Amino acid sequence: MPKAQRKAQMLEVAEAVFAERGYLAASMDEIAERVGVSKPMLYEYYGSKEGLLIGCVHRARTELLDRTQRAITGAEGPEEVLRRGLLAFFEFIVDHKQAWALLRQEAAVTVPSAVEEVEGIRRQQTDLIGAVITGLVPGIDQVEAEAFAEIVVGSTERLALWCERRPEIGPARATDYVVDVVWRGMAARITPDGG
Amino acid sequence: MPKAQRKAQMLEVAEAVFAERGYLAASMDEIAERVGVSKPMLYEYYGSKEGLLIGCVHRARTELLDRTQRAITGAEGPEEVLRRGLLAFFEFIVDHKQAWALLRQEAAVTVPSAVEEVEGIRRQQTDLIGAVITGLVPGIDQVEAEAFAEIVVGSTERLALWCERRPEIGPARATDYVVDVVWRGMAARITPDGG
DNA sequence: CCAGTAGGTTACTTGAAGTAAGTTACCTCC
DNA sequence: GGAGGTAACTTACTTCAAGTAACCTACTGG
Repeated sequence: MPKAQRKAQMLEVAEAVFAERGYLAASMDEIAERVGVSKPMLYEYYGSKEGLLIGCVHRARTELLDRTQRAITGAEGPEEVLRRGLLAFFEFIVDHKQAWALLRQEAAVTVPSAVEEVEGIRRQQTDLIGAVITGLVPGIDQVEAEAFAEIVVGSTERLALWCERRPEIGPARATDYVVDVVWRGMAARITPDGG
Repeated sequence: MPKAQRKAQMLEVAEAVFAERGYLAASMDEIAERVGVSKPMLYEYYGSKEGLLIGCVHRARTELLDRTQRAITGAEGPEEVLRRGLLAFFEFIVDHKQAWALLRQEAAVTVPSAVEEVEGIRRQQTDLIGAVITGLVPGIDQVEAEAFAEIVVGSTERLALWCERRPEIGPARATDYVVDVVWRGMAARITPDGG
């Protein structure tokens, strides 16, 4: 099997095993076995257990950014941007329960590099949102824009988890909550007329 | 040394070592050595490495709840409750940088039980906030109250982290941001006059 | 047919979690 | 005041998983 394909397959399996067992309890032997390959191959391609984890996180991160950006292009008006971005995120979660469990629970896990990588996902989202806000309200204080972005990301992440406990709340409704509460609060601050 | 005192000392040291090295890289041997005791004593009192971690988390959780509840008693009006609670949280973080790093980065780490314990902290906070909201607006939809509580907790947690990257933002200002954005957004929904 | 290399394996070392069995010293009760 | 029980502690081990060294195999180009 060609290297690229094997690497992709390893990420797939690793994501599943990490999500199932947790990072610590997951063993490289099990991952290797389920891939149908021997352990040194994992080390050949990813260097370490941590490297494999980071590979998983990185893959999820890339896809999330991709989907979010595609979702918000073409939106009309700030509320629409926020709404579409949020929806893309909530849908990403539904489609990638495994990856998401991994990100939230496992990746914050090891030595600094993995923490950095996960935190990088959130940074990526806050940067995107911060840029959108700054674009919409050019005169806004930079620190304030950052704070808003953090609030959006924090609310959203938490609501995503809450949705798992309450299956009747889907992406659409979760999006509504964030838009209704956070957007109105923000709008009241950044526009004279309250949004 | 009496058992209770030794146990407390172990938590103290463990928290520091976990925060310094990360949960994985922290070794029971090092913790034992820094406590000035041999490894089996740790196992005698906490059962496992994970048990020790959970002990740390539990301790932090208890203290956080304690401080928050003390902070909000005697507050006048809903906004004051929110404001005081938030301030208590942000101050807790400043006072407990180590514990906080542990909670956010490390505890979400291991087998399910630790995840549960950490998630329990957030549940504790959302329950408290949910109860406050329901108390303030008796007719509110229960699901909506929950969603608001999640939004408050998510925003706050994220802003706390953001504060670490921006030392010039202290607890007071972070509190302002959450109150200004989230409270106004909520108020617009739960009261007819928008605040 | 030979050589080089991509993709792979077996069998090992190392290091940390967890444990069994024993030791010290204090405190109590006859 | 000595026997005995128990709380606090240690040494010396086992086990299990991460990581590695050294070797193998089959295909491809000359």
